[in-house]
This record gives sequence, structure tokens and C-alpha cells, in this order.
Amino acid sequence: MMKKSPAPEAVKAWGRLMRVSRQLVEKAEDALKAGGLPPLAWYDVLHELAEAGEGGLRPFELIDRVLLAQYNVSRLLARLEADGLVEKLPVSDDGRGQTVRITPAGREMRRRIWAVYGASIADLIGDKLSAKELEALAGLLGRLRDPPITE
Amino acid sequence: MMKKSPAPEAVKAWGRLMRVSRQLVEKAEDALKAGGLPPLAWYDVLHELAEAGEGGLRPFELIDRVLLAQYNVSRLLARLEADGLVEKLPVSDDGRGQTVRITPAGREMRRRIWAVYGASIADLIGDKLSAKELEALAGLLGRLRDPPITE
DNA sequence: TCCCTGTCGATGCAATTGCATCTATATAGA
DNA sequence: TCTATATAGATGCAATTGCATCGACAGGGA
Repeated sequence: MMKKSPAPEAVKAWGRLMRVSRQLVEKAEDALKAGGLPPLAWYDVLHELAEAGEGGLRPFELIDRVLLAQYNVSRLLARLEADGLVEKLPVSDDGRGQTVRITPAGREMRRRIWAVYGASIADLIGDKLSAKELEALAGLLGRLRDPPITE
Repeated sequence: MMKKSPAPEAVKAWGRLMRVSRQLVEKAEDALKAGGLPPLAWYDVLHELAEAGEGGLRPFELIDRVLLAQYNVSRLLARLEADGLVEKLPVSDDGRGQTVRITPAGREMRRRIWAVYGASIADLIGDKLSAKELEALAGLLGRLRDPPITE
């Protein structure tokens, strides 16, 4: 079995991607912490649930949207529920499952997190690249996604 | 105090960056795990130490290179030492500190990890973008770094 | 109907991480 | 010199994460 060697350009881009993404996440998380707000993962889940609307989402649907492991979603939802940010509803046609819906308090929390998170995004990347460059970046990253996005 | 709102292009690029980087890290880590190899962080440290050569590095120098918290470096080095991959030497002119040097076994481990890690890089990004595109990506990411790289 | 297999979501336990703090040494200033 | 402050690195403890598994229900086939 033959193992590939990556091109030098690939190694360089990989290194940058790893370092930059970690730096950015860390700074965004720090900003939230400084504001007494919960971690980014909370935002991601609240965001998805807010987009899903009144119908809510099944936990397993959340899993691939937010890219978290099943047990992490399970525990994160338990915390969100304990804080009154989401509610779990039994689902009629599947006795195993449940539907998770965002509450008004959850929407408010999402808004508060966004005030800080959005500002971080503006600071960390919005101010550093032009609109064209940001689109170019998004385009390149889209092709690395799984599944890839071919715009 | 006025909070900025990010441009839509910035939000889109941010979202892609977050999702793609997590996906890629996860896949690379999975490949290592499947090969019975230690996590990426081990590679990063062994790599820096290998580059540093016989002189080794002080733990605090490692901290900003690998972007890990001080306590994580401390514990990671303890594990690497327990596995015989690095050795800690007292440093003459500073009684608080130590110098960490990679051992032959450490170099060998680095080589083994790279066989898998490098192949992941080739698969995950080398095969998806051209050399020109990879350079463009690295260039854009470099400007997001702290400190930014202006090539 | 009764398995058998698959999926949904939760959880016990071990490993890892984060936070705060500690010890030891260095350095600067009175 | 003596004291105060800063830096290097380690570590106790709590919170989080990963892994494996579990219990409950669904769906299909005999």
C-alpha cells in the first residue's frame, strides 16, 4: 500500500489553515467568555434551532448541522434545557425521539451571543480582507468541504 | 460602546472556515487513530523539536509555536517523556527551566506519524485544489494570522 | 406474532482539559 | 543585602470530552 506525499503548497496551506482557525476560534471564545457568555457551540445550536422555526429539530438532525458528536449534542441539549433556552417535545410518530425547539429565552440568548460573536467576526476577518477576497476565501474553502461546494 | 456588525461575506467565509477546519482536523485525527498513532498535537511538538535540532527548545518556546496552553504543553511533554520520545535536560543558566530535546525514538515516531498525516493532507486538500489555488488560500489565510503575513 | 437488526438518545466511566494556584528561581529596586 | 515582583513549569481539582454501552423503540422478515 502506497502512501502519498503532499505537495509543498498543500503543506503550507494546511499549516496556515490549522493555525489560523485555532487562533480565530480562541479569540472568539475569549470574547464570549469576557462577556460572561456561553461557548460558541451554544450559539451554533441556538442558531440552527432558530432557523428551524417552530417545528424545531430532532437531535440527530442537529448532529450533522453542528458537526458535534452524538453524546455532545445530547449533553449540550440537556444544559440548554436546564437553562430554559430550549424545550424538548415528544414526537408522536417515533417513540424513541424528541423534537427540540428554541424558547423565547433561547432566542434572546442567541441575540446576546451574536452581538459579541458578530463583532468578533468583523474584527477578526471582516476588517482584514476585502469583500472580494472574502468571497475568494469562501470559494476555496467550499471546495475543501465534504461535500464540496462548487459555486 | 458600539458593536460592529460583520459583512455578509465575512460571515460566510467565517462559517466555511469553522466548518472546514473542524472537518479536516477530525478526518486527519481519525486517520491517525486508525493507524494506532497518537494525536496531531504530538506531531506538532515532535516536529518543532526536530526542527530545533540538538539544542532543543525550552517549554515556553514551544508554547507559542504550537499554540497550546502552558499546562497542556507541560502535560504533553510529560507524556512524551514517559514514552521516551523526548528528554528533559536541566539548563545551566536558568535554574527554573529545562531544555527539551527529541530522542531518536521521537524522530522515528514523527516519521511514522507523518506517513499517515502527510497522506491525509494530500487527500484532503492537495487533491482538491491546484498549486495556484493552494497558494492563494495560504496567502489569504496568512493575512488573517496574528501577526499577519504580508507576502 | 416473534425475533432480529438498526436507529435514537442517554449515560457510566476513564481520559483530557481548563482554571487556579503552587513552588522554585530570576530579576529589579530600595 | 533584602524585599517585591515576575517568570518557568507543575499540579490539585472541577468540568468537559471521548468511548463504549445501554435501554427504548422502530421496522422488516419468518
